[in-house]
Amino acid sequence: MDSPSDLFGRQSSLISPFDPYPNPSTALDLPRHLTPSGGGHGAPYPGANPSSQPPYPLIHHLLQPGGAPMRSRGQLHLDRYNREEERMEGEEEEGMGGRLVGVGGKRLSGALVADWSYDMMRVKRLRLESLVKGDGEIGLEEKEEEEKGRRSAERGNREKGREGRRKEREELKEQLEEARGRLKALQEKVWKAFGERSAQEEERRWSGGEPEEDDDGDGEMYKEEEETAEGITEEEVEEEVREIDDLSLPFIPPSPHFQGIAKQDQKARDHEKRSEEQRNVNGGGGVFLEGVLERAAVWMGCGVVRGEHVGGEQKFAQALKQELGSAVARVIDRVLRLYTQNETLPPSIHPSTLSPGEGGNEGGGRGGVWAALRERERGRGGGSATHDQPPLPAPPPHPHQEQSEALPLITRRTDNRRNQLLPPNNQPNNRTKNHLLPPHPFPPLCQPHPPHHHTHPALLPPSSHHKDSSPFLPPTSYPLPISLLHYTMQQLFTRSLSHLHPLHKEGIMNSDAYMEGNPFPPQLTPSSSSSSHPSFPPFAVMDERDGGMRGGGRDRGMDSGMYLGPGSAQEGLSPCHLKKAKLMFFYARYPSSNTLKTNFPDVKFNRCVTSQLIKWFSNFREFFYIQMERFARQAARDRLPRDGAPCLGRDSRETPLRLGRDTELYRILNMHYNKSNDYQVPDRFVELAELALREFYTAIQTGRDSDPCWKKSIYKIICKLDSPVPDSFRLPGCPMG
DNA sequence: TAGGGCCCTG
DNA sequence: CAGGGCCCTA
Repeated sequence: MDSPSDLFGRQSSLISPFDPYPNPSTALDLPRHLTPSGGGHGAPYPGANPSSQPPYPLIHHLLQPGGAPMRSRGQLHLDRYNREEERMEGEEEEGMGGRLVGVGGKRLSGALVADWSYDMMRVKRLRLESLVKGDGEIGLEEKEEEEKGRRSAERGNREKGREGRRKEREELKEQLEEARGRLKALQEKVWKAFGERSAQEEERRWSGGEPEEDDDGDGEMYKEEEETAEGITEEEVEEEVREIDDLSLPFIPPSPHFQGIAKQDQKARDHEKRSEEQRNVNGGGGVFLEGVLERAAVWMGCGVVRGEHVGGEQKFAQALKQELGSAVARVIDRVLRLYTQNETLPPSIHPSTLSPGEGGNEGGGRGGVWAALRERERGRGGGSATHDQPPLPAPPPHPHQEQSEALPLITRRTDNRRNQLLPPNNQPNNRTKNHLLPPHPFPPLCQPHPPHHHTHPALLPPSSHHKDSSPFLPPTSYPLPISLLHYTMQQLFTRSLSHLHPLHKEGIMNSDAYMEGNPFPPQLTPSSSSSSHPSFPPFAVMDERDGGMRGGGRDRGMDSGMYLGPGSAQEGLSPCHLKKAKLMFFYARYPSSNTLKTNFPDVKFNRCVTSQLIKWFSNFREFFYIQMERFARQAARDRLPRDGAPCLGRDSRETPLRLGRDTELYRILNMHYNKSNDYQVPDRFVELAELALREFYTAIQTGRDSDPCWKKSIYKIICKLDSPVPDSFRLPGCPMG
């Protein structure tokens, strides 16, 4: 888990903010890595090589609100000053024939030299600060020039005695002091915000001795920050400026705080004292920055303030994502509560389990679904050593226990079972859809499909074919958080869409996870259990006029997993309704609206639902006729019996084709209308299909197919051959054959 | 004119 | 499987 403090701490461990980058190319290249986009906030530093100007958009964003006034005055003046200085330097370079500034100039008085030297340092510092806040760009060449200029000024060989210049310096001094004060206040705010956020961790850092990950001087930085808040002496300014110059750190602002970073290796502070000071800071500071972006900015800002520019953007992005993620997780939880309170969601996704207690996603915003997703992603990607836990052959928990753990499991760190379910790079490619299903304590009333369809046999318990034997997914196939979230959102969407167009709902419900083989449709509620429904006898005797009742062992009368009981007819159609409609097609190719209403008692019919059902049957017919024509044409072309359909021989006058149950055409039809193959195709349908095939064949043989309306006659024949739909279809749920 | 069906397309 | 266009019919 990437807590903010973790991010903070890791920054210093991953980043070497004090790398002096003695190699100019390194110093130039590194900042560009920070902002691949190039950045370009503000005007380039005057005189600097644009290609070597590392932008600092992050600190710019961080400091701009509070530092805007400072920039509005001091920054502009400094820019002007810098430009003036550049101009002067250029002039002097022309005169001197070299780049060194002030070398060989008029001698100044000692006091003036010292004053100028001091001013130069302060101006430099201010310039660097301004760069960080505003343009945030500085080049190494510029840095070198500055260093040379400083040395030359210290030697007093430069003539800088003009009166106007002096006035300007004084003016700049005042501005500098003002800017310093504002910077100090801003830094206090930033650090207070940070300290308030992670006071405990910082306390641990300070008082617990060595930092956990970063032993490169975080504490020193804090110390330096406190010094900043307390105020600094001019000697420190000088010293720090000198240090940063020596370190050739062109991008480290020379403020006392920034410079403290650079000298952290040289100072050994008393940890107890720091702890006290930190406590004071934390205690006295209010929360200055609230909100996701602000906090993320603070984290990043801290990193930048500490000179950790390398990878700063990534850290910022991480922080941002983390906060956004936690916010989204909180929203999800709240929405779940709003939508599912006192409702009959499967317990596995009930809000109480989604966010156990208030500690889940509330407040901290570090747990919850989103955190689980992050955890999972982390674990999936190979994960760290701490997350790589061997798969546990632990016995599956009780279903209720599992469901109660379903979401606490999410909020936990990497979970054993999760690893077991999803070993990194060891997942079965054809992970069945059942993996996407949430745990459910209630048996899916929809008959699970035979293993050979979508579910690996190993994933189905041997008893899965028996209605009273809890045909659940094996515990090892319990869902993953991502799936659970998906399922949860589907639930929410389904509920939200319950007032919308059923056709639209269907589009959602037709999503992969809810199609074939999903025993947990969105509409499923515990009360829909067949055994609990008064009008739904679990051992209902089916009407077996034509088909049905197949594999006598299966005494389950109804595949009702998708259905609510009467009185709670649902709006819209479920995938199981589709399945049932397909089975109905075995009997009725052209069902009337009344027939549909009769056989879908658990559906609240309206115009849209009726139209959808009619459309379904239209599609069924289309597929049916397409197959008939296809095989008829094939037979006519070959003039041979196809796919095992025996030629009727000589005594067959005009119908050489037969449709046996062992033919390819039959297999295709059965696969389409009875995909799970758990319903015995009625003989009457086979006969009808055979008749249709013959009609198509003869029409093709006789050349009637040249008529654009040649199929209509066949349609007329077929539509008259509808059979009565068995009574078993009048009950809610899918009839079992 | 609304409902239903076919056809085509995505 | 859904959507839309077109046609037919009661």
